[in-house]
Amino acid sequence: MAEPSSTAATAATAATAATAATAATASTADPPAPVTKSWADEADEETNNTSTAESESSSINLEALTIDDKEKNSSKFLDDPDDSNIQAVTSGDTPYTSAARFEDLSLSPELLKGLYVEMKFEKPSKIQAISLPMILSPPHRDLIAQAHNGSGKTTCFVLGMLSRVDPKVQAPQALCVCPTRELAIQNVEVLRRMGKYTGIASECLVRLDRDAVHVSKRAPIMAQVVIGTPGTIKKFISFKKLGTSRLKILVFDEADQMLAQEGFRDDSLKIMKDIEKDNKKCQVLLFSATFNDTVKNFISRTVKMDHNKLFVKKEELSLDAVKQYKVYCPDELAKIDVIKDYIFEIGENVGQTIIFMATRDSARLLHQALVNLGYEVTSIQGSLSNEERDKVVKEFKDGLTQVLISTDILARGFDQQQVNLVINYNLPNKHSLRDEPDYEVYLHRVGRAGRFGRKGAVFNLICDENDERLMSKIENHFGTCVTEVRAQSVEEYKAALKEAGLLQ
DNA sequence: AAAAAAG
Repeated sequence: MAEPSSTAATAATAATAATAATAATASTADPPAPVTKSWADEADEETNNTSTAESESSSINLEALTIDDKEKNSSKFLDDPDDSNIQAVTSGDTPYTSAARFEDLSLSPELLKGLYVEMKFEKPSKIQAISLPMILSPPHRDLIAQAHNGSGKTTCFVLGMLSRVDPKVQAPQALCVCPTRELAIQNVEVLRRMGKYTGIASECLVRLDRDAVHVSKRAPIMAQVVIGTPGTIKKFISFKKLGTSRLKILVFDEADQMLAQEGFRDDSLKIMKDIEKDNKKCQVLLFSATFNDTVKNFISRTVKMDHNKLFVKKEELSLDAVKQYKVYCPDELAKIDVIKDYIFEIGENVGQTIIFMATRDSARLLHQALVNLGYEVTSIQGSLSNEERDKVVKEFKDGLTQVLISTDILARGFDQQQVNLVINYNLPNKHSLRDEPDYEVYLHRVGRAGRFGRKGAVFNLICDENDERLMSKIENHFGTCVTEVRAQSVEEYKAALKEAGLLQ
């Protein structure tokens, strides 16, 4: 199946390039849109306590956002009962109209062409329809936005950056901070594709190679959009190679991790403060699939008082499209047997697989063990060199490798549509508490499968009481049932994958 | 006890 890879998802796969191209040039009435897939962008009840931070906030329903659906009765978008559950809290009295079409967003023709021709998008996904008007219309309020994995968050902020930047001004006007090198590179690639016809320049600021020119000897950045990781961005700002005075928009991808105490909080706050020094009105966008209550609380005090926000209920985040299984293994060593004897036996035909590991060493060792047994697998973890990391990711994205062993370096944001199977070799747990799961990491790992609303499956390998405790806590937290697979025959696994919709 | 970035 020939499909565009590494794109943020929208509901628009079905569009052919031909019809999309016509739509890009003619802003006349669109043909009736096909039925939109439901993206499980869902409701939230938890936001009632967070809205106390701003007394003038008004909570609005999606129905209230739909003003002209009589005219666009072809669009089931905002009326779809499964799909009308994002909780939007807007600040002040600025009215926002959900964008049923990209044409509703006053985008430049060049940007529309990028969306239709290069990205082959047809119309905004749920989160895009709601968040883009908030991002793009004055007074450009800060935004905290949560949306389901694979629902098109990247497009929201990439489009926001491309749209707000003035291509005639040769200075950084949009900055995006990401937790990993891989995610920064992926986001830049999306931005370059989407902005292909705009003439907007971009620069990716990630850890430099040892033999690279030192920052102090570099020319200042002229590119309008800069995407990178915290350390390198801080470095460029402190060496005055990244000017902050012209920045109009600052994005934190995986914002909960970027602003978590145990994450990148210090770096992120430093970057925010550096920008504030000479720039009072830079719009801040915070995007993630997950915001636990602690970080949500901190974040709402970090952004400007009059921010907008979009939240999803945690029970609704667990992916209906991805079927979750648990496999009881007698001991740690038996996990390798489960992988080679069962999962590899049937996994070849179901697309690509990512195996998540707890540590760099265990990733390296499992890789070695499987290679010694004659299996073709690759692995990635933070102790590899830049070149090795880039090579492993590229090979996987190009479909040259089928099985990738990874630490949580790829747990968030990594977008490869052909990944249908995720193996949790270990369940993720909080670093301080061995018997407390890291629900956010679990959700992000699971979200590597089932991109774009596709089918997917997760096998959680379980071998002791602690694993069982973690598993049941995860089930409770997301309100989902994780089905047991007995590690006794290939047939059991086949049945599981059939049930998940991955096998006929 | 760890992963991530980066020093």
